[in-house]
Amino acid sequence: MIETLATKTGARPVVLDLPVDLGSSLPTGATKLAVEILGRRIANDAYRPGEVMPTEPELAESLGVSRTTVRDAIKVLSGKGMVRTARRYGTRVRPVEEWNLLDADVAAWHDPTHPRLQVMFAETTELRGIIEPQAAGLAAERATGEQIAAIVEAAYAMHPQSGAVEDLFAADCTFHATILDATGNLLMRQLRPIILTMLWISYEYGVLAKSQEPVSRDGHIAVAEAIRRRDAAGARAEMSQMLELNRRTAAQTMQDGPTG
Amino acid sequence: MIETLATKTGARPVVLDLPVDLGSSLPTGATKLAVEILGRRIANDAYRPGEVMPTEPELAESLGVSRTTVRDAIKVLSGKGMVRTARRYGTRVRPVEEWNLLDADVAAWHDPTHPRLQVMFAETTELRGIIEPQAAGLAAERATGEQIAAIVEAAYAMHPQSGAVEDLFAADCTFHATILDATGNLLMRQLRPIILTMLWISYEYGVLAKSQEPVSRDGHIAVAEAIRRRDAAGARAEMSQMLELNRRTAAQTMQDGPTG
DNA sequence: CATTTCTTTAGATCACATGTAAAGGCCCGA
DNA sequence: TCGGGCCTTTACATGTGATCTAAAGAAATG
Repeated sequence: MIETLATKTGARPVVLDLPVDLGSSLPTGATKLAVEILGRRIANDAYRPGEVMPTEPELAESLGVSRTTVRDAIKVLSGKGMVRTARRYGTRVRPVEEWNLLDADVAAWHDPTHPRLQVMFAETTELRGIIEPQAAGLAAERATGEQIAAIVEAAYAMHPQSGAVEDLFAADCTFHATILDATGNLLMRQLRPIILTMLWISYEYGVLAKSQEPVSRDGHIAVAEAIRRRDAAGARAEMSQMLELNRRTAAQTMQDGPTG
Repeated sequence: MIETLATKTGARPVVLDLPVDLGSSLPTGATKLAVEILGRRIANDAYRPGEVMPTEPELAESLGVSRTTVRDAIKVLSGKGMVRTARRYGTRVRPVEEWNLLDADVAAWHDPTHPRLQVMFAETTELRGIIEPQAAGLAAERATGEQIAAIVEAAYAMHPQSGAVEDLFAADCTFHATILDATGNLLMRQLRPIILTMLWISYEYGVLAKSQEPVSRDGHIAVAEAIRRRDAAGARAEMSQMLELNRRTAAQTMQDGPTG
């Protein structure tokens, strides 16, 4: 059954594991698989917004699971804003604007070649350009000693030559996630999933592999050092600059498609 | 049963209806009520983080619904990051940091006197101070004619003397929501729920009732006019100023507690 | 005898099956 | 055009077995 389900999802192999918990909180087992299958289908336009999905018995039949499991799966998707259900109305895909795009799963379910993913990447980049510099500024003012240490360590750990891509990626995740945490603002923390997911996507696209690393590492270090010396304005400026550089590199690289 | 459930939720009467759909996408009927009851209990510390909630049969018994309904409700709460379930582990409340605080329900479930609500209000205000000025700037560059018209109309509609608080509130919601939409960035739109919810809370606290209206209206108009003349820098500055004023008024007012 | 480690068991959710209730469109007739 | 029955589809209820984990208990060890 695993093979069957894996085939049905069309899941590509996951290259990198996120070093931090995104709080996905999905169920495990059959329901999780059903959620992924249906989520991927919706994300990749197998069912389009406004369209009525097959009925519960039909989905149960075609997925080889019980109606209960289908219902549970649909409920999860409903919680992410992807579908709406009602009696006699059926289960319909909601317009993309209603989707919980900050959810890591929703982004990750898209095929790497899906145009929407690039749109989302661009929009995330725009949002990051607004949020992260200010977050770095707040972190410079409020970060605890431990947080500063973690940020600095992560920045210096980004040796492109020294290790595997996984280590770079882990350090990058820690860097950005810790800065968001260090603002002490829990709402900032809510942006972690989408930021880390986009980070993951950009790694999959090989953004970091294309000779950007030394510059990127210097940028990270500049931000970290500004935070260490409690220089809010400096942290903001350095983060801005780093993100702009990253944006340009990403825009160039993503045209070529994924390398993973 | 309605009475019973209403009593059990401890729900306070809702004073204002949001003029826009927050996309709550909660199920309707018994499950919705069960979600609200349990959600309110968790939000108001009836069950504390780390604590094990009653078992499914116990909750079904005490709520007067079936196990299925309880399970569905818990699944919704799980999707909002408020609880985690596992076999033998029980259903436990997750730490507040994991909660989906951008979710309108999570915020709205808090009792008006709950200290966390004031923290969330402060954090939302901080986030708004970062996001909304930039959003106004983007809106100035990208808004469609219709959106500009809606923003301008909403701003001028904020006549404090002319009508009921409901109308003011509706105009305020339209104003902020449309600006976020006008950025054309779907991720910005995801911030609508929490912003509108906090707007709602501030109205409940009577922030607008305390002689702030004329100034606030002028601020809204200034932003709207800047957007109309495609003055991004002006829109940013005016929005910044307006939010800062709002922040100060809110901080002062919320000490007195809700008026509704 | 105290302490650590291993094993067992109880208890809770998960997954599934199936049946009934209710609600919301759809169609037909007036 | 509008109103009232159908009929489809999800919502809710209940029962059963499987599975997993945390904690209690047993055994081995210092």
